Amino acid sequence: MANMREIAKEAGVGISTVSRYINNTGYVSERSRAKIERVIEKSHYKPNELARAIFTRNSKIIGLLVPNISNPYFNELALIIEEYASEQGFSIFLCNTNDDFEKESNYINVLQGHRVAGIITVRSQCKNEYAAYDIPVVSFESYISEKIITVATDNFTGGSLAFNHLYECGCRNLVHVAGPLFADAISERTRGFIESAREKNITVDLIQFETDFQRKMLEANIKTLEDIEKYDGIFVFNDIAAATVIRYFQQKNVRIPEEVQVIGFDNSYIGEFLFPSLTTIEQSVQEVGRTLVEALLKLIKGEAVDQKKIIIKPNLVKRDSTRVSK
Amino acid sequence: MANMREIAKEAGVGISTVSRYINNTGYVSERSRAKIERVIEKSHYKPNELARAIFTRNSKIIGLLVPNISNPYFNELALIIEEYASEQGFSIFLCNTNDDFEKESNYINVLQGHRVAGIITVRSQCKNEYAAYDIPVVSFESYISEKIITVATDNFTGGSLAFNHLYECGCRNLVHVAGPLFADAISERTRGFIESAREKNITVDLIQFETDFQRKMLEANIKTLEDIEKYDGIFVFNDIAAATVIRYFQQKNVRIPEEVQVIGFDNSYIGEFLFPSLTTIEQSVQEVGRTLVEALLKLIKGEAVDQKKIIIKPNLVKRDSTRVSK
DNA sequence: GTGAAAGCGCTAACAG
DNA sequence: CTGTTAGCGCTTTCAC
Repeated sequence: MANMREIAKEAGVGISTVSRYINNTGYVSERSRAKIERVIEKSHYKPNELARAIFTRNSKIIGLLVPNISNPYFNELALIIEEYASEQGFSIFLCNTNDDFEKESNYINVLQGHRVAGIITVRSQCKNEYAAYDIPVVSFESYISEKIITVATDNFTGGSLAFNHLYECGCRNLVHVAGPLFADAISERTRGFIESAREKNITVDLIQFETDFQRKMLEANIKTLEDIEKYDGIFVFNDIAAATVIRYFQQKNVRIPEEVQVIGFDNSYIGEFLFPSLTTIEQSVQEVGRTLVEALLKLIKGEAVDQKKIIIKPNLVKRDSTRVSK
Repeated sequence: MANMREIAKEAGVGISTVSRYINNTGYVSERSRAKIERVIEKSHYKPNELARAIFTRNSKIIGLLVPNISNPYFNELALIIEEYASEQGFSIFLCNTNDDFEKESNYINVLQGHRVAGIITVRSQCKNEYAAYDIPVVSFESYISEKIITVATDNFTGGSLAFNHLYECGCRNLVHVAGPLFADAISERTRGFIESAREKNITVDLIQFETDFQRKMLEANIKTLEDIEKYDGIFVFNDIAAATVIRYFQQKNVRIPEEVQVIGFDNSYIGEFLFPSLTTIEQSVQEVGRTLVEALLKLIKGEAVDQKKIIIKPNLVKRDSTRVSK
């Protein structure tokens, strides 16, 4: 692929004229314009963004770190982020961290090396790894440091909503399927659920899932569900895990919501496809995605972001896996 | 962030010594080594990959174009591609084309501008747009040109398998939910299904879906399903669309597989979460992902790839949305 | 072993 | 309006 100097020579103009033409910065006569246009056209020339970025000191790329792009909530989030970002001329550099500290911190280095304009990180496990650099970072779910903006659902309230709903639906014998312990956001859901239960003098049994990766869940965690049908209400830490739980019940011919009621968390699209469709606590993926991108873009543009902690309000989405008693 | 020259000065060595140290190319004395190491350590220096790439003439980045990352098959594919690629030191630049020609061709330019090492494109609608550049490209599903490697399932056979299975399950009154017409791969499924039916003197009714994006499907295409319960067997062009169809049946209280049997295509993870779980034609996402990356990596390394067309064998995955009659 | 210097492709003054 | 020139941060000869 040709470079700018070649284009200039071929068009019989100076290199900076070509630059001005391309960037629309400064005057270029009609004659030069026409000549340049022709040469670029036939040579399929595209300015090298790498060389460009070396100047502007960063590329128009946003690094997106998610645990696992095949989690429905995360991929819908990625879709939305990509949509907003591309409207603003930014592209997405996708990183699956696999919930693995090493992989995440390695990717931080890679992104740093590529001088990305900013990073959106989801359910991060790294702290100093981000602090060490001066790239704008916005974090969803995990709190990283004072300087880094956190966007998070009010997970405590979310857990509380989940409890209240199950309670209203008549459940008194509850179990909570809790998620990976390293994730603050997920632990908060657990706390909110349990504390609300305590207020009503109800104790909650716990089952621990170590991961929310489809394949691994199906293989490993299913055995922890053994006696789960002795409960009448279950709160699962997210929708995809809830899907696994529901699937398990189907296999065991346990009827939902007649015998057990189930509530998830996220309101990802998978909930609508389950049978019965999943009652869940929504953290609006639209809102989260937009908030994340907007905050990051501000940071990138050097504008101040007043709040260091942006809270998303959770709310109940009632479907068929629970039923109001009476 | 510091640059190499500053590191060199700080360490009291020449810039090229630092370069040699970092790239492990050529000798560096123990003394210099130690000094450089210290300076890099405390300054969090990361070499600028952009500047580097300007030399090597491309970055270690692979562009991935998919219609929609929230389609379960595509996001699982993306996960696998990212996994393989990152093992080889490549990262992923994610592009959602939205099945939109403009957006795809625009992204091709962006990727080109960033001098990505290669492109994996899924269900592409562009042709010349790729041919114009000399970046390695591997295409999944769509045939682009003679020069560009195509990886595709034998979709015709897949459609045929789908028919044969429904036939064996006793279905005689068939309808096919066909997908977007611009996608060759999807049309082939239709052809395979219909031709096999014709051999048995069975005619197949057709319903057309214009998209396979969850949200759009639910809103728009559902009305085309109106009279669908008059059939006893349905072949849907992919799993996520089949999920929509199944959901529709649930709402109408039509029993699967007792009243209608359903078969999908892809074997994406969503199939296992549906109720009843979805019988489908698998195009192994593992195999597809690996094949795609391997072929692209060969191209990137300048190795020859013997086959321009790599065929993936489809096969039946029997679950609960169909039943063998008898 | 090591540093100076040229150059990758581009941008941004700055004279003319 | 336009071309020359000096970098951006890095790699890579090539003398010392």
